[in-house]
Amino acid sequence: MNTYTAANPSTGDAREHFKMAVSVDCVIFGWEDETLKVLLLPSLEPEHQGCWMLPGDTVQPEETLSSAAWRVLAPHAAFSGLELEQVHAFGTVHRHPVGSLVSVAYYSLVNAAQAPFKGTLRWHSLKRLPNLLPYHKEMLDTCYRRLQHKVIDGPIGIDLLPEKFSLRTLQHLYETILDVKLDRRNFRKKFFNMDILVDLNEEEDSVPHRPARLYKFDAGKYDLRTKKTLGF
Amino acid sequence: MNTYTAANPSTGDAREHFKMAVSVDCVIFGWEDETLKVLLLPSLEPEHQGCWMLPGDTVQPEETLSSAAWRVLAPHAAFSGLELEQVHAFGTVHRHPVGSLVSVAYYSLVNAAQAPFKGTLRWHSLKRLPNLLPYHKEMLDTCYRRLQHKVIDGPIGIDLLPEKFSLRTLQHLYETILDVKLDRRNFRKKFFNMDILVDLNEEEDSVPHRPARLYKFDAGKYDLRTKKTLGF
DNA sequence: ACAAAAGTGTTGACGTTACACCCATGG
DNA sequence: CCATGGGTGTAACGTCAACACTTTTGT
Repeated sequence: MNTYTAANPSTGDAREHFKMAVSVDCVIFGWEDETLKVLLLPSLEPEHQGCWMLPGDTVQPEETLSSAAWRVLAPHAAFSGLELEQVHAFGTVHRHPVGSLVSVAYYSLVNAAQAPFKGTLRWHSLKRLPNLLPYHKEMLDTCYRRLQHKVIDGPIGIDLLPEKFSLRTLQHLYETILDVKLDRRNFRKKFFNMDILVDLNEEEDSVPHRPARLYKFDAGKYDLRTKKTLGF
Repeated sequence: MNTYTAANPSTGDAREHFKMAVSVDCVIFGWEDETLKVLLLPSLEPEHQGCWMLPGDTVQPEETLSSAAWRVLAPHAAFSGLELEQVHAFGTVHRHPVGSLVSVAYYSLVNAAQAPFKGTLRWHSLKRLPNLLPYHKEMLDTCYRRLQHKVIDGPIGIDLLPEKFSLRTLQHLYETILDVKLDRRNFRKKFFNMDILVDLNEEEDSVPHRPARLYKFDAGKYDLRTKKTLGF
């Protein structure tokens, strides 16, 4: 068979080509209690007792990759406004005895408090991960790196923080995701210069220290900042 | 069936899941004659007479995605040092009557003069593309965008240019890929500051204008510049 | 002499980093 | 009065964009 035409299954016996399984696996990062978490469920595979896995499912012939990812998360009402982004396709030789599986990883970052789990799904702190299926660990790592890059080249936080929030809270979100300490003054300057914050002229209440001013996002300006540019 | 465990084909009748085809399609950009090209071959599908397509093949059960991409290009000796990078997985509903196909796009950028085509493969200028299979056009566009971003955050050119080259040639490479005009002085500054060029103290010969100085890349320093950093 | 491309510096705007002190609140 | 975190300004530096004239060669 010609190598270059084999990609067209209508050449030869097409059924010979349709022997793979494709799954989507969702790495849903959640922000809750000032902690970065990820959504997992316990594995039922006997050979991986005690392991957890990413929510996912095999892709059905009549759906697209992204709609399969959506379907996996659909039972969770709070995910209705979810933006899933494809990150990478992982292929492993003979992961399963019956044939080969290709897993396409999607990720998102949501407000965990607004996404109550159902079934056996649970939020797990990224800092205290349980054992994962090995290839799921790789997917999670790759998606986490993607998340970190995402955070660097555009603002995040809308949908994650309460409507009114302090700059401390916002900075802590960034520090947690990037896993670094940031300078408070520079962080403030950066955000004020972005011009996406609205000063509510309100203060925190009942905190055991000087109360912080509260802000909200200016949704319109926030969206503008998420557009990418192709400077040289 | 439980949505979340369906990703494990060992649950239930596993064979039910292995009905997909996965292909890799390679978007190989080539630089030759001061032109950016892409490697294509004519489609043999009757319903797409005259269309060209990307070289690709279905993934076999005993290989990984990247090794499948490698295999597709293996007949081309000059590709032996090739760095293929995965870009995106494309899934389409019922692209073929027999079942669904997921195509994983890989890309690379090579010296087209050192990669002579064989069979029906041909280099096509990006500026004068023939008709492509519709989904291949989408893959090409996505990979081209990836290439442009790649060019922005690290140096390219080693392996693409002759060993000795002028800054005009290098700048033209960048201008072609980014599809913009660049300021000559700023471009020079940028590259000299990167400290990856070695001045050969030689000049062009037999050009109908003032001859340009010739440079080569400092391979070691060049490699250092390709490492990414995660600044905030 | 002319055409064609090579080579060269400065300035201003902007973003990033580093860094130290006083302020407001609750306990 | 103490502990905790809130809030503020400035200087050094690097990067980037904009911009014009002189030099060297071949014809």
